[in-house]
Amino acid sequence: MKTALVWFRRDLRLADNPALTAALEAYDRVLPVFIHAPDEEAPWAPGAASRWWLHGSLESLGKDLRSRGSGLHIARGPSLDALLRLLGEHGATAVYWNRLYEPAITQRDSLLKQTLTEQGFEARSFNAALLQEPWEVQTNQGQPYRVFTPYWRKARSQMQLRPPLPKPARIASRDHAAGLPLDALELLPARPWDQGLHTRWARGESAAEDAFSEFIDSTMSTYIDERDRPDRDGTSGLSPHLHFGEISPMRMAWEIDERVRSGRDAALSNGAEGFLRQLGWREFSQQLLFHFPDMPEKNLNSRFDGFIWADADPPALKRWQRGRTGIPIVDAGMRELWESGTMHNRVRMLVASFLTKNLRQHWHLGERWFWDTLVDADLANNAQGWQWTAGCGVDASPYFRIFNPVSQGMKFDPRGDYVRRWVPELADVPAPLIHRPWTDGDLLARSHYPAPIVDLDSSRQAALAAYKDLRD
DNA sequence: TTTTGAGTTGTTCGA
DNA sequence: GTCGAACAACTCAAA
Repeated sequence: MKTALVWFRRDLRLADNPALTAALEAYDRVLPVFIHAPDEEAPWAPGAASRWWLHGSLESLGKDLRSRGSGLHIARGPSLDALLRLLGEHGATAVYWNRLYEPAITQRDSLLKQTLTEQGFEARSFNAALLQEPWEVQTNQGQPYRVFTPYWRKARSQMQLRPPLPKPARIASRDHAAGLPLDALELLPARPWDQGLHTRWARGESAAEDAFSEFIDSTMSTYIDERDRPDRDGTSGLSPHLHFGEISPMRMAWEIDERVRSGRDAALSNGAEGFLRQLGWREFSQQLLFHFPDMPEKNLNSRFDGFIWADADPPALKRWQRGRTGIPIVDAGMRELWESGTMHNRVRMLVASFLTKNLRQHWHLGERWFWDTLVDADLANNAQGWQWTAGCGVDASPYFRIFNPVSQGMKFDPRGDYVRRWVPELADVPAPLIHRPWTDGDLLARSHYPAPIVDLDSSRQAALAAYKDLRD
Protein backbone atom coordinates (compact mmCIF):
# COMPACT_ATOMS: atom_id res chain seq x y z
CA MET A 1 0.00 0.00 0.00
CA LYS A 2 1.52 3.31 -1.12
CA THR A 3 0.62 6.38 0.89
CA ALA A 4 0.99 10.10 0.17
CA LEU A 5 0.45 13.14 2.36
CA VAL A 6 -1.72 15.85 0.87
CA TRP A 7 -0.62 19.05 2.54
CA PHE A 8 -3.50 21.54 2.61
CA ARG A 9 -2.53 25.18 2.97
CA ARG A 10 -4.68 27.81 1.30
CA ASP A 11 -6.52 25.42 -0.98
CA LEU A 12 -9.18 24.38 1.50
CA ARG A 13 -11.45 22.59 -0.94
CA LEU A 14 -12.09 19.25 -2.59
CA ALA A 15 -13.22 20.44 -6.03
CA ASP A 16 -10.60 21.36 -8.60
CA ASN A 17 -7.77 20.59 -6.23
CA PRO A 18 -4.86 19.40 -8.40
CA ALA A 19 -2.64 18.14 -5.56
CA LEU A 20 -5.43 16.10 -4.03
CA THR A 21 -6.55 14.65 -7.34
CA ALA A 22 -3.02 13.77 -8.42
CA ALA A 23 -2.23 12.10 -5.10
CA LEU A 24 -5.38 10.02 -5.29
CA GLU A 25 -4.47 8.91 -8.80
CA ALA A 26 -0.90 7.96 -7.99
CA TYR A 27 -1.27 6.48 -4.51
CA ASP A 28 -3.41 3.84 -2.82
CA ARG A 29 -4.08 5.98 0.21
CA VAL A 30 -3.69 9.62 1.18
CA LEU A 31 -3.43 11.45 4.48
CA PRO A 32 -4.85 14.98 4.30
CA VAL A 33 -2.82 17.27 6.56
CA PHE A 34 -2.95 20.85 7.75
CA ILE A 35 0.05 22.30 9.58
CA HIS A 36 -0.32 25.46 11.61
CA ALA A 37 2.94 27.42 11.39
CA PRO A 38 2.22 31.16 11.49
CA ASP A 39 5.84 31.99 12.46
CA GLU A 40 6.93 30.81 9.04
CA GLU A 41 4.96 33.66 7.47
CA ALA A 42 6.52 36.37 9.65
CA PRO A 43 6.38 39.33 9.62
CA TRP A 44 3.00 38.77 7.99
CA ALA A 45 1.55 35.99 10.10
CA PRO A 46 -2.23 35.95 9.58
CA GLY A 47 -4.20 38.61 11.42
CA ALA A 48 -7.10 38.10 13.79
CA ALA A 49 -9.91 38.20 11.23
CA SER A 50 -8.01 35.91 8.91
CA ARG A 51 -7.45 33.36 11.71
CA TRP A 52 -11.16 33.45 12.46
CA TRP A 53 -11.91 32.59 8.85
CA LEU A 54 -9.29 29.87 8.79
CA HIS A 55 -10.91 28.15 11.76
CA GLY A 56 -14.26 27.90 9.99
CA SER A 57 -12.73 26.86 6.74
CA LEU A 58 -10.72 24.07 8.35
CA GLU A 59 -13.76 22.88 10.25
CA SER A 60 -15.70 22.68 7.02
CA LEU A 61 -12.91 20.91 5.15
CA GLY A 62 -12.55 18.36 7.95
CA LYS A 63 -16.26 17.61 7.75
CA ASP A 64 -16.21 17.24 3.97
CA LEU A 65 -13.22 14.91 4.18
CA ARG A 66 -14.86 12.80 6.87
CA SER A 67 -17.98 12.40 4.77
CA ARG A 68 -15.76 10.82 2.11
CA GLY A 69 -14.14 8.33 4.42
CA SER A 70 -11.17 10.43 5.35
CA GLY A 71 -10.44 13.35 7.64
CA LEU A 72 -8.06 16.21 8.21
CA HIS A 73 -4.99 15.59 10.33
CA ILE A 74 -4.09 18.81 12.12
CA ALA A 75 -0.55 19.44 13.33
CA ARG A 76 1.64 22.27 14.51
CA GLY A 77 4.81 23.45 12.78
CA PRO A 78 7.62 23.73 12.00
CA SER A 79 6.23 22.45 8.75
CA LEU A 80 9.20 20.33 7.73
CA ASP A 81 9.37 18.59 11.12
CA ALA A 82 5.67 17.85 11.06
CA LEU A 83 5.82 16.48 7.52
CA LEU A 84 8.82 14.26 8.26
CA ARG A 85 7.21 12.95 11.41
CA LEU A 86 3.96 12.13 9.60
CA LEU A 87 5.79 10.51 6.69
CA GLY A 88 7.50 8.24 9.19
CA GLU A 89 4.47 7.50 11.30
CA HIS A 90 2.31 6.56 8.35
CA GLY A 91 4.91 4.91 6.18
CA ALA A 92 4.17 7.49 3.51
CA THR A 93 6.57 8.21 0.67
CA ALA A 94 5.30 11.43 -0.86
CA VAL A 95 4.00 14.92 -0.11
CA TYR A 96 1.71 16.72 -2.56
CA TRP A 97 0.64 20.34 -2.20
CA ASN A 98 -0.58 23.39 -4.09
CA ARG A 99 1.71 26.37 -4.51
CA LEU A 100 1.58 29.79 -2.85
CA TYR A 101 3.58 32.80 -3.97
CA GLU A 102 4.37 35.01 -0.96
CA PRO A 103 8.10 35.50 -0.40
CA ALA A 104 8.35 33.85 3.04
CA ILE A 105 6.34 30.87 1.88
CA THR A 106 8.09 30.27 -1.44
CA GLN A 107 11.39 30.38 0.39
CA ARG A 108 10.26 27.86 2.98
CA ASP A 109 8.66 25.62 0.40
CA SER A 110 11.62 25.37 -1.92
CA LEU A 111 13.91 24.50 0.98
CA LEU A 112 11.42 21.95 2.18
CA LYS A 113 11.02 20.43 -1.27
CA GLN A 114 14.76 20.08 -1.58
CA THR A 115 15.09 18.39 1.81
CA LEU A 116 12.24 15.98 1.18
CA THR A 117 13.67 15.04 -2.20
CA GLU A 118 17.16 14.52 -0.76
CA GLN A 119 15.70 12.18 1.82
CA GLY A 120 14.13 10.08 -0.91
CA PHE A 121 10.54 11.29 -0.72
CA GLU A 122 8.52 12.43 -3.65
CA ALA A 123 7.61 16.11 -3.28
CA ARG A 124 5.28 17.59 -5.88
CA SER A 125 3.55 20.92 -6.05
CA PHE A 126 0.76 22.20 -8.29
CA ASN A 127 -0.99 25.38 -9.34
CA ALA A 128 -4.39 25.67 -7.71
CA ALA A 129 -4.59 29.35 -6.85
CA LEU A 130 -4.14 31.26 -10.10
CA LEU A 131 -5.27 31.27 -13.71
CA GLN A 132 -1.64 31.84 -14.64
CA GLU A 133 1.39 31.64 -12.40
CA PRO A 134 3.65 34.67 -11.87
CA TRP A 135 6.29 33.56 -14.33
CA GLU A 136 3.83 32.70 -17.07
CA VAL A 137 2.97 36.27 -18.04
CA GLN A 138 5.97 38.19 -19.31
CA THR A 139 6.65 41.15 -21.55
CA ASN A 140 8.16 40.46 -24.94
CA GLN A 141 11.53 41.16 -23.32
CA GLY A 142 10.92 38.45 -20.76
CA GLN A 143 10.36 40.91 -17.91
CA PRO A 144 7.49 41.00 -15.41
CA TYR A 145 4.79 43.56 -16.13
CA ARG A 146 4.50 46.58 -13.85
CA VAL A 147 1.48 48.15 -15.50
CA PHE A 148 -1.88 46.50 -15.27
CA THR A 149 -3.40 47.12 -18.68
CA PRO A 150 -0.63 45.60 -20.81
CA TYR A 151 -0.35 42.80 -18.23
CA TRP A 152 -4.00 41.99 -18.59
CA ARG A 153 -3.99 42.21 -22.38
CA LYS A 154 -1.21 39.66 -22.49
CA ALA A 155 -2.64 37.44 -19.75
CA ARG A 156 -6.09 37.46 -21.31
CA SER A 157 -4.81 36.65 -24.79
CA GLN A 158 -2.80 33.61 -23.69
CA MET A 159 -5.19 32.35 -21.02
CA GLN A 160 -6.00 28.66 -21.29
CA LEU A 161 -9.19 27.66 -19.53
CA ARG A 162 -9.70 24.04 -18.58
CA PRO A 163 -12.65 22.24 -17.00
CA PRO A 164 -12.47 21.95 -13.19
CA LEU A 165 -11.40 18.66 -11.63
CA PRO A 166 -14.32 16.93 -9.92
CA LYS A 167 -14.56 16.42 -6.18
CA PRO A 168 -13.30 12.96 -5.33
CA ALA A 169 -16.25 10.79 -4.34
CA ARG A 170 -14.32 8.74 -1.87
CA ILE A 171 -10.93 9.28 -0.33
CA ALA A 172 -9.08 6.15 0.68
CA SER A 173 -7.27 7.36 3.72
CA ARG A 174 -4.88 6.59 6.50
CA ASP A 175 -6.17 6.87 10.01
CA HIS A 176 -5.96 10.52 10.92
CA ALA A 177 -7.32 10.42 14.44
CA ALA A 178 -3.98 11.15 16.06
CA GLY A 179 -3.98 14.80 14.96
CA LEU A 180 -4.67 17.83 17.13
CA PRO A 181 -8.22 19.03 17.70
CA LEU A 182 -8.91 22.19 15.70
CA ASP A 183 -9.46 24.19 18.89
CA ALA A 184 -5.88 23.51 19.92
CA LEU A 185 -4.73 25.97 17.24
CA GLU A 186 -6.48 28.79 19.15
CA LEU A 187 -7.51 30.58 16.00
CA LEU A 188 -10.64 32.08 17.51
CA PRO A 189 -10.59 35.32 19.51
CA ALA A 190 -10.24 35.09 23.28
CA ARG A 191 -12.78 37.87 23.67
CA PRO A 192 -15.90 37.24 21.58
CA TRP A 193 -15.73 40.15 19.13
CA ASP A 194 -16.66 37.99 16.19
CA GLN A 195 -20.45 38.18 16.31
CA GLY A 196 -20.61 40.53 13.33
CA LEU A 197 -18.38 38.22 11.32
CA HIS A 198 -20.72 35.30 11.96
CA THR A 199 -23.66 37.41 10.84
CA ARG A 200 -22.00 38.41 7.60
CA TRP A 201 -20.14 35.28 6.53
CA ALA A 202 -20.47 31.56 5.97
CA ARG A 203 -17.11 29.87 5.59
CA GLY A 204 -16.01 26.72 3.79
CA GLU A 205 -16.22 25.20 0.34
CA SER A 206 -19.98 24.79 0.10
CA ALA A 207 -20.50 28.37 1.29
CA ALA A 208 -18.05 29.49 -1.39
CA GLU A 209 -19.96 27.51 -4.01
CA ASP A 210 -23.25 29.06 -2.87
CA ALA A 211 -21.76 32.55 -3.03
CA PHE A 212 -20.42 31.88 -6.51
CA SER A 213 -23.75 30.54 -7.79
CA GLU A 214 -25.51 33.53 -6.38
CA PHE A 215 -23.03 35.79 -8.13
CA ILE A 216 -23.37 34.08 -11.51
CA ASP A 217 -27.16 33.83 -11.32
CA SER A 218 -28.12 37.23 -10.05
CA THR A 219 -25.22 39.67 -9.59
CA MET A 220 -23.06 39.23 -12.66
CA SER A 221 -25.46 40.78 -15.16
CA THR A 222 -25.49 44.06 -13.24
CA TYR A 223 -21.87 43.91 -12.11
CA ILE A 224 -20.60 46.75 -14.32
CA ASP A 225 -23.16 49.25 -13.05
CA GLU A 226 -23.50 48.11 -9.47
CA ARG A 227 -20.08 47.00 -8.32
CA ASP A 228 -19.06 50.54 -7.43
CA ARG A 229 -22.10 51.11 -5.25
CA PRO A 230 -21.53 50.41 -1.56
CA ASP A 231 -25.25 50.89 -0.91
CA ARG A 232 -26.09 47.87 -3.09
CA ASP A 233 -25.09 44.20 -3.10
CA GLY A 234 -23.30 44.60 -6.39
CA THR A 235 -20.00 42.85 -5.70
CA SER A 236 -19.28 39.15 -5.65
CA GLY A 237 -18.19 38.92 -2.00
CA LEU A 238 -15.89 36.09 -3.04
CA SER A 239 -12.52 37.52 -1.95
CA PRO A 240 -12.13 35.61 1.35
CA HIS A 241 -13.26 32.39 -0.31
CA LEU A 242 -10.65 32.94 -3.00
CA HIS A 243 -7.95 33.80 -0.50
CA PHE A 244 -8.40 30.54 1.36
CA GLY A 245 -8.85 28.57 -1.82
CA GLU A 246 -12.35 27.42 -0.97
CA ILE A 247 -13.11 27.81 -4.66
CA SER A 248 -10.68 27.88 -7.54
CA PRO A 249 -10.37 30.81 -9.93
CA MET A 250 -10.00 28.36 -12.84
CA ARG A 251 -13.34 26.80 -12.03
CA MET A 252 -14.90 30.24 -11.72
CA ALA A 253 -13.51 31.37 -15.07
CA TRP A 254 -14.58 28.14 -16.73
CA GLU A 255 -18.14 28.27 -15.42
CA ILE A 256 -18.49 31.96 -16.18
CA ASP A 257 -17.33 31.30 -19.72
CA GLU A 258 -19.90 28.51 -20.09
CA ARG A 259 -22.64 30.73 -18.78
CA VAL A 260 -21.76 33.57 -21.10
CA ARG A 261 -21.74 31.24 -24.11
CA SER A 262 -25.16 29.84 -23.32
CA GLY A 263 -26.62 33.22 -22.35
CA ARG A 264 -25.87 35.40 -25.38
CA ASP A 265 -26.70 38.41 -23.26
CA ALA A 266 -24.64 41.58 -23.54
CA ALA A 267 -25.04 42.68 -19.92
CA LEU A 268 -24.08 39.23 -18.69
CA SER A 269 -21.07 39.09 -20.93
CA ASN A 270 -19.93 42.57 -19.89
CA GLY A 271 -20.35 41.65 -16.26
CA ALA A 272 -18.35 38.49 -16.83
CA GLU A 273 -15.52 40.40 -18.49
CA GLY A 274 -15.53 42.98 -15.70
CA PHE A 275 -15.33 40.29 -13.07
CA LEU A 276 -12.58 38.41 -14.88
CA ARG A 277 -10.68 41.66 -14.96
CA GLN A 278 -10.91 41.81 -11.18
CA LEU A 279 -9.53 38.29 -11.03
CA GLY A 280 -6.81 39.70 -13.27
CA TRP A 281 -6.00 42.31 -10.64
CA ARG A 282 -5.66 39.58 -8.09
CA GLU A 283 -3.18 37.77 -10.32
CA PHE A 284 -1.37 40.98 -11.23
CA SER A 285 -0.79 41.66 -7.52
CA GLN A 286 0.40 38.11 -6.88
CA GLN A 287 2.78 38.47 -9.77
CA LEU A 288 4.11 41.81 -8.49
CA LEU A 289 4.74 40.38 -5.03
CA PHE A 290 6.49 37.37 -6.49
CA HIS A 291 8.88 39.49 -8.55
CA PHE A 292 9.18 42.34 -6.03
CA PRO A 293 9.16 40.58 -2.66
CA ASP A 294 9.73 43.86 -0.77
CA MET A 295 6.38 45.20 -1.90
CA PRO A 296 4.69 44.97 1.53
CA GLU A 297 7.47 47.00 3.14
CA LYS A 298 9.15 49.18 0.52
CA ASN A 299 7.88 51.73 -1.95
CA LEU A 300 7.85 50.22 -5.40
CA ASN A 301 8.74 53.69 -6.62
CA SER A 302 11.87 54.47 -4.64
CA ARG A 303 11.49 58.20 -5.17
CA PHE A 304 8.85 58.01 -2.47
CA ASP A 305 11.51 57.02 0.03
CA GLY A 306 12.11 60.75 0.42
CA PHE A 307 8.47 61.64 0.89
CA ILE A 308 7.67 63.62 4.02
CA TRP A 309 4.73 62.09 5.81
CA ALA A 310 3.02 64.06 8.55
CA ASP A 311 4.22 63.30 12.09
CA ALA A 312 2.77 60.09 13.48
CA ASP A 313 -0.59 60.96 14.98
CA PRO A 314 -1.80 58.04 17.13
CA PRO A 315 -5.07 59.71 18.20
CA ALA A 316 -5.98 60.43 14.58
CA LEU A 317 -5.03 56.92 13.57
CA LYS A 318 -7.21 55.55 16.34
CA ARG A 319 -10.15 57.62 15.19
CA TRP A 320 -9.65 56.42 11.64
CA GLN A 321 -9.52 52.81 12.82
CA ARG A 322 -12.67 53.07 14.86
CA GLY A 323 -14.68 55.14 12.42
CA ARG A 324 -14.70 58.41 14.38
CA THR A 325 -13.16 60.79 11.85
CA GLY A 326 -16.32 62.80 11.34
CA ILE A 327 -16.34 62.04 7.62
CA PRO A 328 -19.44 59.88 7.19
CA ILE A 329 -18.47 57.59 4.35
CA VAL A 330 -14.99 57.04 5.78
CA ASP A 331 -16.45 56.17 9.17
CA ALA A 332 -19.09 53.93 7.61
CA GLY A 333 -16.36 51.98 5.84
CA MET A 334 -14.13 51.66 8.89
CA ARG A 335 -17.04 50.50 11.02
CA GLU A 336 -18.14 48.05 8.37
CA LEU A 337 -14.60 46.67 8.47
CA TRP A 338 -14.49 46.46 12.25
CA GLU A 339 -17.88 44.80 12.53
CA SER A 340 -17.98 42.50 9.52
CA GLY A 341 -14.36 41.93 8.50
CA THR A 342 -14.83 43.43 5.07
CA MET A 343 -15.31 46.75 3.32
CA HIS A 344 -16.72 47.64 -0.05
CA ASN A 345 -13.97 48.05 -2.61
CA ARG A 346 -14.68 51.67 -3.48
CA VAL A 347 -14.82 52.61 0.17
CA ARG A 348 -11.44 50.92 0.71
CA MET A 349 -10.00 53.42 -1.75
CA LEU A 350 -11.74 56.31 -0.01
CA VAL A 351 -10.55 55.45 3.49
CA ALA A 352 -7.05 54.77 2.18
CA SER A 353 -6.93 58.07 0.34
CA PHE A 354 -8.16 59.81 3.47
CA LEU A 355 -5.50 58.25 5.69
CA THR A 356 -2.57 58.72 3.34
CA LYS A 357 -3.50 62.04 1.75
CA ASN A 358 -5.81 64.01 4.04
CA LEU A 359 -4.15 62.78 7.25
CA ARG A 360 -0.83 62.07 5.48
CA GLN A 361 -0.16 59.08 7.68
CA HIS A 362 2.19 56.44 6.29
CA TRP A 363 0.54 53.78 4.14
CA HIS A 364 2.16 51.10 6.32
CA LEU A 365 -0.25 52.05 9.12
CA GLY A 366 -3.28 51.43 6.98
CA GLU A 367 -1.78 48.29 5.52
CA ARG A 368 -1.27 46.83 9.01
CA TRP A 369 -4.76 47.68 10.15
CA PHE A 370 -6.32 46.10 7.08
CA TRP A 371 -4.08 43.09 7.56
CA ASP A 372 -5.47 42.46 11.02
CA THR A 373 -9.12 43.25 10.39
CA LEU A 374 -9.99 42.00 6.89
CA VAL A 375 -11.21 38.45 6.52
CA ASP A 376 -9.88 38.57 2.95
CA ALA A 377 -6.50 40.00 4.01
CA ASP A 378 -4.09 39.00 1.29
CA LEU A 379 -0.47 40.07 1.34
CA ALA A 380 -0.23 40.82 -2.37
CA ASN A 381 -3.57 42.57 -2.79
CA ASN A 382 -3.17 44.55 0.40
CA ALA A 383 0.31 45.84 -0.33
CA GLN A 384 -0.53 46.55 -3.95
CA GLY A 385 -3.70 48.42 -3.04
CA TRP A 386 -2.06 50.61 -0.41
CA GLN A 387 0.87 51.46 -2.66
CA TRP A 388 -1.50 52.32 -5.44
CA THR A 389 -3.50 54.69 -3.27
CA ALA A 390 -0.48 56.29 -1.68
CA GLY A 391 0.96 56.88 -5.13
CA CYS A 392 4.23 55.01 -4.53
CA GLY A 393 3.35 51.99 -6.64
CA VAL A 394 4.82 51.80 -10.11
CA ASP A 395 1.37 51.79 -11.68
CA ALA A 396 -0.06 54.17 -9.15
CA SER A 397 -2.66 56.78 -8.65
CA PRO A 398 -1.27 60.19 -9.73
CA TYR A 399 -0.43 62.41 -6.80
CA PHE A 400 -3.16 64.89 -7.55
CA ARG A 401 -5.84 62.24 -7.38
CA ILE A 402 -7.18 62.82 -3.90
CA PHE A 403 -10.63 61.47 -3.34
CA ASN A 404 -13.18 63.89 -1.99
CA PRO A 405 -15.26 61.76 0.37
CA VAL A 406 -18.21 64.12 0.08
CA SER A 407 -18.50 64.02 -3.70
CA GLN A 408 -17.65 60.33 -3.76
CA GLY A 409 -20.36 59.74 -1.19
CA MET A 410 -22.94 61.66 -3.18
CA LYS A 411 -21.96 59.85 -6.34
CA PHE A 412 -21.80 56.28 -5.10
CA ASP A 413 -24.11 56.36 -2.07
CA PRO A 414 -26.59 58.99 -3.29
CA ARG A 415 -29.34 58.37 -0.75
CA GLY A 416 -26.90 57.76 2.09
CA ASP A 417 -28.16 54.24 2.75
CA TYR A 418 -24.65 52.88 3.22
CA VAL A 419 -23.75 55.59 5.71
CA ARG A 420 -26.98 55.15 7.66
CA ARG A 421 -26.43 51.44 7.87
CA TRP A 422 -23.04 51.70 9.57
CA VAL A 423 -23.27 55.09 11.28
CA PRO A 424 -26.55 54.97 13.19
CA GLU A 425 -26.00 58.43 14.72
CA LEU A 426 -26.77 59.78 11.26
CA ALA A 427 -29.87 57.67 10.68
CA ASP A 428 -32.18 60.67 10.65
CA VAL A 429 -30.05 62.97 8.53
CA PRO A 430 -31.61 63.67 5.13
CA ALA A 431 -29.79 62.65 1.98
CA PRO A 432 -28.55 66.12 0.93
CA LEU A 433 -26.64 66.52 4.21
CA ILE A 434 -25.65 62.99 5.07
CA HIS A 435 -22.20 63.15 3.51
CA ARG A 436 -21.45 66.57 5.05
CA PRO A 437 -23.38 66.84 8.30
CA TRP A 438 -20.93 69.43 9.71
CA THR A 439 -22.41 72.06 7.43
CA ASP A 440 -25.46 72.17 9.71
CA GLY A 441 -24.19 72.84 13.23
CA ASP A 442 -27.47 72.17 15.04
CA LEU A 443 -27.98 68.90 13.26
CA LEU A 444 -24.43 67.79 14.05
CA ALA A 445 -24.86 68.64 17.73
CA ARG A 446 -28.13 66.72 17.95
CA SER A 447 -26.65 63.67 16.27
CA HIS A 448 -23.71 63.21 18.69
CA TYR A 449 -21.60 62.51 15.63
CA PRO A 450 -18.07 64.00 15.73
CA ALA A 451 -16.98 67.02 13.77
CA PRO A 452 -14.43 66.34 11.01
CA ILE A 453 -10.95 65.52 12.26
CA VAL A 454 -9.46 67.60 9.41
CA ASP A 455 -10.73 70.20 7.01
CA LEU A 456 -11.06 68.44 3.68
CA ASP A 457 -10.09 71.45 1.60
CA SER A 458 -6.97 72.53 3.42
CA SER A 459 -5.71 68.99 3.99
CA ARG A 460 -6.11 68.36 0.27
CA GLN A 461 -4.05 71.47 -0.48
CA ALA A 462 -1.40 70.38 1.99
CA ALA A 463 -1.20 66.94 0.41
CA LEU A 464 -0.87 68.42 -3.06
CA ALA A 465 1.95 70.62 -1.80
CA ALA A 466 3.74 67.68 -0.18
CA TYR A 467 3.54 65.64 -3.35
CA LYS A 468 4.72 68.58 -5.40
CA ASP A 469 7.75 68.89 -3.11
CA LEU A 470 8.57 65.28 -3.80
CA ARG A 471 8.56 65.99 -7.51
CA ASP A 472 10.88 68.93 -7.17
C1' DT B 1 17.90 52.08 -30.46
C1' DT B 2 14.34 55.27 -30.84
C1' DT B 3 9.82 56.61 -30.97
C1' DT B 4 5.21 56.53 -29.69
C1' DG B 5 1.00 55.85 -27.24
C1' DA B 6 -0.87 55.05 -23.06
C1' DG B 7 -1.62 54.72 -18.13
C1' DT B 8 -8.33 51.35 -12.77
C1' DT B 9 -11.11 53.83 -9.87
C1' DG B 10 -10.48 62.06 -9.40
C1' DT B 11 -11.28 67.09 -8.44
C1' DT B 12 -11.76 71.73 -9.41
C1' DC B 13 -12.35 75.61 -12.13
C1' DG B 14 -14.25 78.33 -15.54
C1' DA B 15 -16.88 78.80 -19.69
C1' DG C 1 -26.16 71.54 -14.83
C1' DT C 2 -22.55 70.18 -18.13
C1' DC C 3 -18.30 69.96 -20.34
C1' DG C 4 -13.39 70.31 -21.23
C1' DA C 5 -9.06 71.54 -19.51
C1' DA C 6 -5.60 71.61 -16.11
C1' DC C 7 -3.45 69.23 -12.63
C1' DA C 8 2.96 66.94 -14.39
C1' DA C 9 5.91 64.49 -15.78
C1' DC C 10 7.37 59.88 -16.08
C1' DT C 11 7.73 55.19 -17.12
C1' DC C 12 6.26 51.29 -19.24
C1' DA C 13 5.75 48.31 -23.19
C1' DA C 14 5.48 47.59 -27.89
C1' DA C 15 6.25 48.94 -32.58
